[in-house]
Amino acid sequence: MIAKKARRRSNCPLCFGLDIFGDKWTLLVLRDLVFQRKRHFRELLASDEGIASNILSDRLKRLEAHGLVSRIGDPDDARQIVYRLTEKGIDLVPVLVEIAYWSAKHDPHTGAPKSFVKAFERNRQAYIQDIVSNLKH
Amino acid sequence: MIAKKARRRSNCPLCFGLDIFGDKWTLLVLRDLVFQRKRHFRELLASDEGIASNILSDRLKRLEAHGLVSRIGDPDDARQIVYRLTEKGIDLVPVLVEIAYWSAKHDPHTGAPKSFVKAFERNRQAYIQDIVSNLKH
DNA sequence: GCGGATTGCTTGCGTTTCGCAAGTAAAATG
DNA sequence: CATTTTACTTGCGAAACGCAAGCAATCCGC
Repeated sequence: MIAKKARRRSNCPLCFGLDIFGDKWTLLVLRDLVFQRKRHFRELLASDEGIASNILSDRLKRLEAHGLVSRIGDPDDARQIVYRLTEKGIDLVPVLVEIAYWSAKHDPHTGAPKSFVKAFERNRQAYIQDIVSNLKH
Repeated sequence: MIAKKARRRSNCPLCFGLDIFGDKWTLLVLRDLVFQRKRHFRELLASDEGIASNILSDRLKRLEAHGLVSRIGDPDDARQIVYRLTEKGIDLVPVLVEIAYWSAKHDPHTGAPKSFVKAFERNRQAYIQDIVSNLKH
C-alpha cells in the first residue's frame, strides 16, 4: 500500500484539499496530533477508532509528502520517530473545528463536551487561536 | 452499490461527520448544490471532476438518508427529481468554505478566485452568512 | 399517437483500496 | 544476551470504486 500522489481531478480549491485528506482516517490522525498532542506512531495507533497499522503508516507518509506533518527521528531513542504538524498542517485546525462543531450540533449522541460548543459559540476566533498558539511551541 | 449506514466508529464529533462525508466525492456534490445551485441529477453528473453516475446516485441516497439533502419529484416534469439542501446540509457551508480557503492558501495552482480569498479574509462571518441566506430561498 | 430523445437511475465487471492478522528489523532494556 | 519495544511491512480476503452499458418512465415533435 503506497501513498502515491493521485492526479489532481480539477483545480477546484475544495478538490485540492479532498485529494489530500478526503477519506475516513486522515483527519482523525490530524485530530490526534492537534487535540491529543500525540507524537509517536504507537500513540496514533491507539486511537479510539482502531486504525490499522498499515493505514496509519500510509496516511502519515501521505501527510508528510504533502508537507502537513514532519517526520524526525527521536534523538533520545533511535527506534522512535517524532511526528509533528507543520504550519500547513496547523492551518487545518479551523477545518477540524468546523466539522466537530457541525457534528456536535447534529449528532444527538455526540461525545463533544459542552465546554467545546460553548467556547466555540462564544468566540470562535479566540478558541481557534488558542489551539493554534498552543501547537506552535 | 448501496448507501448503507456504517456502524459508528466512536462518538468523537469529528468521526460523526467523517462517517457521512469523509470521502472524495460527497463534499464535491455539496459544493455543486451550494455554489453552482445545481438541483438535478444530470447537472450534478456534469461536474468538472467527472463523477460516475452510480457513485453520484449512492452519495445522493446517503445524503438524503442522513438528512442533508431532500429529494422531491419535479411537478412540472415527472422524469425529473429536484435535490435541495436541508438546514443540516446548509450548516456544512462553513466546512466547505474553510477547506476551500485552506486549499486556496496552500495550492500554488489554485483555481480559487482572488475575490473569494479577499471576501473571506475581510469578513468571514459576513461571507458565509451571505451564501447561507442566498440558499434559504 | 408514435418514434426518438431525455432523465434518473441500475447492473456487470475489472481494478483499486481497505482492514485484519501476522511477521520483521533495529534498537533499547533488564 | 535474551526479551521487549517500536515502527513499520506483507499477505490476502472483502469491500468500495469507476467505467461502460443498459433500462424504464416520461416528454417532445410531428
